[in-house]
Amino acid sequence: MHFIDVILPLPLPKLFTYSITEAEAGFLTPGMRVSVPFGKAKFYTALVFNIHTTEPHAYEAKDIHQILDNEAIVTQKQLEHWQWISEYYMCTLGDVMRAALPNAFLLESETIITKNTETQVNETELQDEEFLIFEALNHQTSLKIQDIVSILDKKNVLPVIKSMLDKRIVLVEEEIYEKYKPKLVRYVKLQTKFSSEKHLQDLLEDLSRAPKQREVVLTLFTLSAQTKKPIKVSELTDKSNASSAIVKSLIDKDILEEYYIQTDRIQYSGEKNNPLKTLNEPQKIAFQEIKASFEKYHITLLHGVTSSGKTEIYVKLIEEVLQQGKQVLYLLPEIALTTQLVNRLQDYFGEKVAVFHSKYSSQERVEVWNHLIHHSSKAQIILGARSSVLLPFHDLGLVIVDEEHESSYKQFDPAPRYHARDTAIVLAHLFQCKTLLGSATPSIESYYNTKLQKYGLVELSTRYNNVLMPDIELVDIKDKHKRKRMTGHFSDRLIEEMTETLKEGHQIILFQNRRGFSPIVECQTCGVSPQCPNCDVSLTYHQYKDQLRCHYCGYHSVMIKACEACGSVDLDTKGFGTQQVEEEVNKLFPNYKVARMDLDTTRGKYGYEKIITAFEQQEVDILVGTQMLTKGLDFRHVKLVGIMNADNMLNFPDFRAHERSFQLMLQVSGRAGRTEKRGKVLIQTYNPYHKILQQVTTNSYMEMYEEQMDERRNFKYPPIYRLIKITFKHRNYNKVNVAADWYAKSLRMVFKTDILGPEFPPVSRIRNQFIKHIIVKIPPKQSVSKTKEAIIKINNSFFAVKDFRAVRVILNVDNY
DNA sequence: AGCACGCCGACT
DNA sequence: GTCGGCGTGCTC
Repeated sequence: MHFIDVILPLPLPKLFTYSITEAEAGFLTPGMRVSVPFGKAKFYTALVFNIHTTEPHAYEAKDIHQILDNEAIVTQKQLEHWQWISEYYMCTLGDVMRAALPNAFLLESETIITKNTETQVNETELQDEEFLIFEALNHQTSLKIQDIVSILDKKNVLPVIKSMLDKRIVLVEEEIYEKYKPKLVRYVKLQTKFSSEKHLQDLLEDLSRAPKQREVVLTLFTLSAQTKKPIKVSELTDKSNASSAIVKSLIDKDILEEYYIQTDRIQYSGEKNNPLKTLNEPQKIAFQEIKASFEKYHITLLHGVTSSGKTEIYVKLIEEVLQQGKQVLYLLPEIALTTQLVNRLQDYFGEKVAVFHSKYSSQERVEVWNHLIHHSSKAQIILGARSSVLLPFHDLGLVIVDEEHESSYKQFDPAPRYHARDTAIVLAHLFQCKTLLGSATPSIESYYNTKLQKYGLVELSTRYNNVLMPDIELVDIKDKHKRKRMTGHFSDRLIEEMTETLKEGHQIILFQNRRGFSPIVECQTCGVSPQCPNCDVSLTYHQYKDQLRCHYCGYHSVMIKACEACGSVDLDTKGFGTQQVEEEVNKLFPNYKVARMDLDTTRGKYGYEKIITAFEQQEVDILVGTQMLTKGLDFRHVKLVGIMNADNMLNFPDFRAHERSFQLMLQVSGRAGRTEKRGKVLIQTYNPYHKILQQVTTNSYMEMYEEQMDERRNFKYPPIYRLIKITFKHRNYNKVNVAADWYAKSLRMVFKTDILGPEFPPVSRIRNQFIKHIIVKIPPKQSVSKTKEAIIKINNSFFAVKDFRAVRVILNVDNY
């Protein structure tokens, strides 16, 4: 008797046991995929977790359906890593599996309906719907569930199918299909019979009356003589100016022969590796300090000011690790993964660099995954965003987490709600290798860890080429308003500086924080503004489509002509986003080119790149944008950075608002004057005496850190205390309230203090679901794992209550 | 998660 | 009377 425990890609807490034959037991290893029947009729892709001979006693294990792999596609190390993630972030192994595996690895089964040819069907006895399906099957050999839904034009078609199955009119089967398809490229060559000069001559003779075809054969001949490589059909049609129809007719005539070669979807086309740049003095010192720090600590934080050349140091470290034949994981936040940086690394390391991020298709991800599983030389350096910590490394030698402070490293929805930085540190630990965290504005928790001597610390405080830090000036717009020195949202100072910068032929970046400052419509007569029907928010106005949109659920409608409450046509748009800034700039500087970079303008795979390139090429003078602007962009000609309004980020209701604002403003400022003369930064604010703004102008990280730490200590926040956020969601307002209260009461019985809430968030209803939060604060002396155990216990008894079972509960560990 | 079963209101 | 709404329970 042999059994396997498998992980199913579902949010179910347990592993499931299936029975296998002795031969299968000899073949299977943990990490291989099998397809298994689960529930009524569906097949799922499951991952073998372990193999054993203990028969389950409470039920009879089903047989597996089939084995899907010849070798493990998930390594033992990954399985260990996944277990840590599922325990630490309080989610199921299935959740982790779904996040880790490229979609194409998860085969799906689909119900296929075919005609039962063994039954003589009396058409007159069929009901209308049955007849429709029967008719359709006379034209098509098989139908999918979705096809029948559209034929019958109703949602629930299963009863009809079931009755037809009972009457033996149709057959039903589950078809499993592989989602990953290797990319095949079509090549052509001359049939071997024409390989000799003589035969070729004859052929050209024969084709003299088909000049187009003759031309193609000639081109093919010259091309293969030149390159000695296989010739792609696309290449041939390009070079000979022929259509693919002509090639096809040559193939039909047995003159050409077509064949296919499997290729990678992502290909690096560059030729040779450039030598590494030599480090300047400060970089050399930092490099040595990092190496020394690695002797003492597993993790080291590199605190280097913007454009101090951290990347060059990383490159040096990567090179050393590659020489030991080990792999490197280089993590970056999604938005910082620009072509600029990818190209730079590929210049040094060529095709050893593999890139991995969310804009890759599932198929492309499978290719990267396979390179790693097969220890291909193409995947020695993985340059990737958050999810690349879940890839199948086999011999990791170094992990680099750049822009370590970035909040986008934390996944919020769906589970697993992991933080890529912390998950990467655990990954490095599994491989017994070092982790380097890098940032110009380290997160408070990482800096705190250096103070606790958990991490080493290396400081790099000179900018590359000794460029000066930009000069940061605060502009009091309250005062400017009073003195009527404002034009729209622009102060006279900002306009002054902009005019001068443009005159000198330099570029400008204007930064407008997205959060909370989207334009809403308000009736001037009664003050009512249109609300989303599904969420508890005002709709925002999008000018380019003249639409009202909800940012939470995607609801949209055309812009209203009159107030829906009082009928007044006196409507006003309030708040201002990047769009308004762009318009105002257009009015102020009509002779200069303005571009905008935000979620709206960067949709699509290359939307982002287009804008960046245009700006780099100086086709654009002024770039208006959000957060996206802050990361990793190395613009040579930017002299002025304007922050339109610093207050909205400072006033954000979150314990990290101040830390985030500091980081954001310094990062944006860092875009100014990177190689030219000293850059200038103007920050417009209603409150120039705000401590954070003062600290930004003087670039005093330490001061900010100390002060924030005091606050965190006083108000019991991370990194002193740890947080777990518990979210409740349900359509029914009362149910959420009662459920959350019950939960909070149970928590308070165990923990007495340090339970916050339940409270409604600022947006208390999204997609017709009411939301309530509880926050559990874990004091430094309290065990984090014990706390989680207690929460799981409470959670279990919560779901034992019938009334609560429909309430969605989301556990979010380290929700910051 | 996905699906079946079962119970209840609103339509041909 | 049926269709379809969703609460409940279960999946090796």
